Amino acid sequence: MTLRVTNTLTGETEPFEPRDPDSVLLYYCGLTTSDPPHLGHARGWVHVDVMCRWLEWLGYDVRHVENFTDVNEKIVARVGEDGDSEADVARHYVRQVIEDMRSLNLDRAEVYPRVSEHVPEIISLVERLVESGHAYEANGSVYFDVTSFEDYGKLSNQTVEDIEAQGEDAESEKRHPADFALWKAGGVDPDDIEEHRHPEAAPAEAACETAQTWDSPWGEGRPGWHIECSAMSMTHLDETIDVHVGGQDLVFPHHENEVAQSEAATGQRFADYWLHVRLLETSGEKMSSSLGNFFTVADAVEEFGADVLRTFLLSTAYSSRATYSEETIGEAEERWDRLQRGYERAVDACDSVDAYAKVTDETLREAVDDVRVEFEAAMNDDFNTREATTALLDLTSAVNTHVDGHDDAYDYRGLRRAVETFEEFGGGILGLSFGEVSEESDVALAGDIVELVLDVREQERADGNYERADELRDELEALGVEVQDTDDGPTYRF
RNA sequence: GCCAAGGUGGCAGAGUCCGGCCUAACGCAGCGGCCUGCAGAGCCGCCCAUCGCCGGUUCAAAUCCGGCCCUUGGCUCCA
Repeated sequence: MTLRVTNTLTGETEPFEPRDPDSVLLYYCGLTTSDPPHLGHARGWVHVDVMCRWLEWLGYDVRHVENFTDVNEKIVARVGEDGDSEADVARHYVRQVIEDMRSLNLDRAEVYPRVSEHVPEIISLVERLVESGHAYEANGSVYFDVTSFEDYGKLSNQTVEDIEAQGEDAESEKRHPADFALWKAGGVDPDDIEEHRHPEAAPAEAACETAQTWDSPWGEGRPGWHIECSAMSMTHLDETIDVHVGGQDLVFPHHENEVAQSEAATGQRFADYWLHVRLLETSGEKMSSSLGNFFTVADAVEEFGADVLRTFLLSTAYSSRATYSEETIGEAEERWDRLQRGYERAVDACDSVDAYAKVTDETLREAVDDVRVEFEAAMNDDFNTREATTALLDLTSAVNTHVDGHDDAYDYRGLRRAVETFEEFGGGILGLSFGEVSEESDVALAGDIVELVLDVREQERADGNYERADELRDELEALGVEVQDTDDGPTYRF
């Protein structure tokens, strides 16, 4: 069974075959560090994280690069709020992004390159384009000449004529309306940041004075938006890479322009597979900073925790859109709880002495094997994380049925295999925290105290003081401890 | 207008590439039963879908073809 992915370039789901059969070069278009990251960004991160984990599981050595756009008008617009200069504001948000990523249990990318640190590479790429006749200078700015690149439009399936019909900037120094800036002369114009400014930000004039500029063969200026990704992808990976991932809102113009400028410069394919993460929506429209309908990653982690969030973000495949609502996040919460209970139940059953009874439950063993096959098939089918999660939910059912039906005499090997599957797939691939129960001493102490309270409660129950027993249970619940009475006495979880 | 992706039960969402095991998965919500002092969890069972509309191809279509309606995203701020 081999991995198949949906490639925007061809519009088809095709077998995944990296250039080097042992490794994968993957670039993810990261964000512009001008706002706190929201759940929509987190959806992209988590899916890319799972893609990388799965590629590694398949045996590939994955080189994952994810950029930060730290030079941008929108960042300048924040000067005075989150920093005293463009560079300062960018640093502030880079730190925030890294922190948010960590809180979501993401594996780190190999490199997080920043635009501000790659200006020499950007300049030399622009020079290459000018020299080869694909770009031209005008008043200190440099533009890419779309008519010089025959395949322009192949990613977004448009033609230069289509695009020309849409554009209408009259004052332009560009030769063609679809031409785009590789290098922009001068600093930042206060008019350009006006629409992004918050009332409490510094005055536009003052903010623009802090904008970074660099010397170039065309005079002082700033890099254009699209060229950075080409330069950084080539610098940290190669001129041709295997996978380029990004949000679907980037297909045009950003990715289209990346393809054009990169391929025009090198004469080679820029990326073989273009994967686009569909957007997170809330009440019928996409979640975005500019629409202001977002939930920040930090707030969401605080409120729901990383596991619920990951379960939610993975509850539809990356290639399908997702809906955020109280209901959908609530469902994710229930799913994660169910998975976790199933896992804990399997672990507890394995730990019980009766697990050594010689019991073999073929139904359980077959179910576990089926789950493994289903999970693998789901992931290989264009990283279908929803189906993969469903397989794990089936595993939970199998464990519950077995434990319920074999009171005390368990199939140790079957359960062990189930536990391993939860850890390997749920933990290792989906990044959920199975088996990572904290051993910290304060947690252990809290556990001891809970048991003490439960002992008291058992006494009250034995004496028939149910009212008091229920009070204790309610109070524990208020503290975040869930109590369950079972045949073998009470159990609890935090 | 142009490009792209979608329209499946109360919600959410697989399945559509490669037509038949789809009398449509998993989960949430709801109902009944077992268990329980009660609750929760779990288990068993039930409820809710002629798969946007109309035609066509076929022995057979949610799945293929054509037309139409609607929604969402992009069309130089955007994951």
